Amino acid sequence: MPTLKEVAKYAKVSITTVSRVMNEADKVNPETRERVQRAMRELDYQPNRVAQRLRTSKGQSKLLGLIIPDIQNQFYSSIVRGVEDVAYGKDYAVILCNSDENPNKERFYLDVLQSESVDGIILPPIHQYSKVVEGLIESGVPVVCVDRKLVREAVDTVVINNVRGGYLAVKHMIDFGHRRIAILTSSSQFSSFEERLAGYKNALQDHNIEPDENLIKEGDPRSTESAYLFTKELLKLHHPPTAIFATNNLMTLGALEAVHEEKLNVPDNISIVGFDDMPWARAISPPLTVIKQPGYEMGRRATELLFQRVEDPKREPVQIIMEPTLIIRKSTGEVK
Amino acid sequence: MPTLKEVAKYAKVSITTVSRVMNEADKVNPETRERVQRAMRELDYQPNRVAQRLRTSKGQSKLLGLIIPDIQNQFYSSIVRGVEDVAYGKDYAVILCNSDENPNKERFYLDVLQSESVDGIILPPIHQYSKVVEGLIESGVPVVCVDRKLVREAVDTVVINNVRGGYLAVKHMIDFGHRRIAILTSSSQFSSFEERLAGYKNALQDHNIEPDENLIKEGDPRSTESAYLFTKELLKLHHPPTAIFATNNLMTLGALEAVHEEKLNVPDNISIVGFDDMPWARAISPPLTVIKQPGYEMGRRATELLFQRVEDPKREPVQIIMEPTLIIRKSTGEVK
DNA sequence: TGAAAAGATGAAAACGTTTTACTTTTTCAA
DNA sequence: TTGAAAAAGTAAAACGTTTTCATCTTTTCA
Repeated sequence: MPTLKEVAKYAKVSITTVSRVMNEADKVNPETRERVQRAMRELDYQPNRVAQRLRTSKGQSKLLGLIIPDIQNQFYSSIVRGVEDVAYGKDYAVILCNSDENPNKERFYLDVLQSESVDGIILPPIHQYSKVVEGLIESGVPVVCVDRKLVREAVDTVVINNVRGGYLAVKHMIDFGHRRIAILTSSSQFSSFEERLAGYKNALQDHNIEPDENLIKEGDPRSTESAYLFTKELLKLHHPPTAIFATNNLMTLGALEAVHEEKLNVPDNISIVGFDDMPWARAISPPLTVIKQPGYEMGRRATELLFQRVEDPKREPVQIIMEPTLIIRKSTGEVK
Repeated sequence: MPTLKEVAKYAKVSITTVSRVMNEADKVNPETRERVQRAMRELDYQPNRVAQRLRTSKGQSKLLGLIIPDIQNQFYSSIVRGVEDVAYGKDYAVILCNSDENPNKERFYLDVLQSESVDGIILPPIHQYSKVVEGLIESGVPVVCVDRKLVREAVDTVVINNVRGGYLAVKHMIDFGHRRIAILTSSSQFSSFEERLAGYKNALQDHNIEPDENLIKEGDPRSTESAYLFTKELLKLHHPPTAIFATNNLMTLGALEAVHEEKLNVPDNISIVGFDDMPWARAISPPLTVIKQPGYEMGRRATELLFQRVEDPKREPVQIIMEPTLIIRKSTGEVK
């Protein structure tokens, strides 16, 4: 790969001039500029981003970091795609990291990203309190939280209104006459699930339904497995639920599998509302009623926020709260 | 962030010595080493990977590039996860790029990756002939092709036996008595789809079934849309097919949606075999019969190949061909 | 006419490492 | 006691940029 030096030699100017031509900064004589540009073309010069990054202090690295729990969760791949797309629009590349909700991995990647001097980092923080992330913010690295919040309010954040998402789902089932509504959710570690559960409880309360602890299942949101097992349990109950609310797309899959295995008809025997409108949701039979959260859009917004902060580090942090929507298909119906 | 210089000062040695302690290379006096290590701990020193990369020539950057068509295609997210996992095991981070099958984007990202001096690049090449990729290989950048081949044989490659995958799927349906079997595939641009189609034809031929051009639909494999439309068409045919083979997971979804919309019963009215064993395949009703390709494993193998090449650039290129498997569930049955 | 301003360019320092080439100190055989 | 070899350490160059500062021309205009 040719370097600045070689281009300079070829164009018979100093490397300073070549650099100037590239960065448009100071004026350089049109003739010289033309000559240099031809040299760059003819040598097929590509600036070395590593050297650029080493030299320039902040906000020029054209690289950003994205840490997500697991790319195999389609909700996160939507976010990733959103991030990628706006990054590409600004000639940025993104380093993608999977944390598996493991604080050590998160820590490791955070170190790596900082050491790569990325211009900024986007992540759903694993813990609502996080010394590491807070430290990062304090040390001036632009950070945007997406999907999950930090307790500290002074961070750019893009989340959805999870309470409302939970409420919408449950209200919809109540309107169909359901009273025994189960929820598959996660342990309270993650703000998003906690909030969805709160929405569930609010909806019940508003309709004078006493929550039944037996219908609240807190499992592992990272796989279909625990939802599958819980659903099996639920269906074996003396008074089984007539409706199930699964609070993410993996858990929805687990619930679906268990329900089908028990040869239950959806929605005649049991109604189901899922979270996340994945491509398969409309393709299956019956098409699935879901709470849709705009993952792709969240990724885009988060990245825009990040770029804004890179440009103006002093800007007041903002919190963007997006609205989930209920998409009614055929997996929910009148209670029999 | 503290630098080598500061550590050196703190430990009262030269920066060379600190560097030596880190890289284990030359011997340094145990006492000094201990002192330096304590200094690094106390200052919480993290080496600057950008500076490291600029200085060291090849194979030390701890960064690799991965270009895929689209992260929202779950098959590719499996690959990505496989790559990530083995990369993480070696303290590598990965830059992820989505090409959208667009040669210009591919080109752009290839330039970026080279300019970031990544240690190597993994990708399913968009074109079987690709000057850009070939140029890269020639210039000594380790490259591994995954999922799709290059015509040039001298590249490390990890693919599955697509011909066999196609054959397996179609043979399975023929065994159930189907004669009119449709295939949803892609234009012949991509080696993988071309091969799956070849497998389809082979199977028909082996069983003395004349291929019917009306049943061969070549569309866009990047979305569910075109498969949906084609399936609608197929079902309206005077002699509609009794079975459909969809050659990737997105197309499977499109087919499924169309079939359900026409209120056809699977497998009583129509049998379906999908490609890719996605998490939803077993959760839907009826559970889907599929050809499974080990995406995660392919990602792993590709990355291992890449690391081997980084360590030994002279190693002869190898081609790993993995075997697809037929997973029989309930979406296929006797022709009525 | 000539001093100041503007315009065009270049030399060299800096970013944080690794590596080369060199110097100092220690060891130990003769 | 000497001195050659081994061990331990350092100074400085290099990687490819950007940026600061300096220099040299040319233009402007009182």
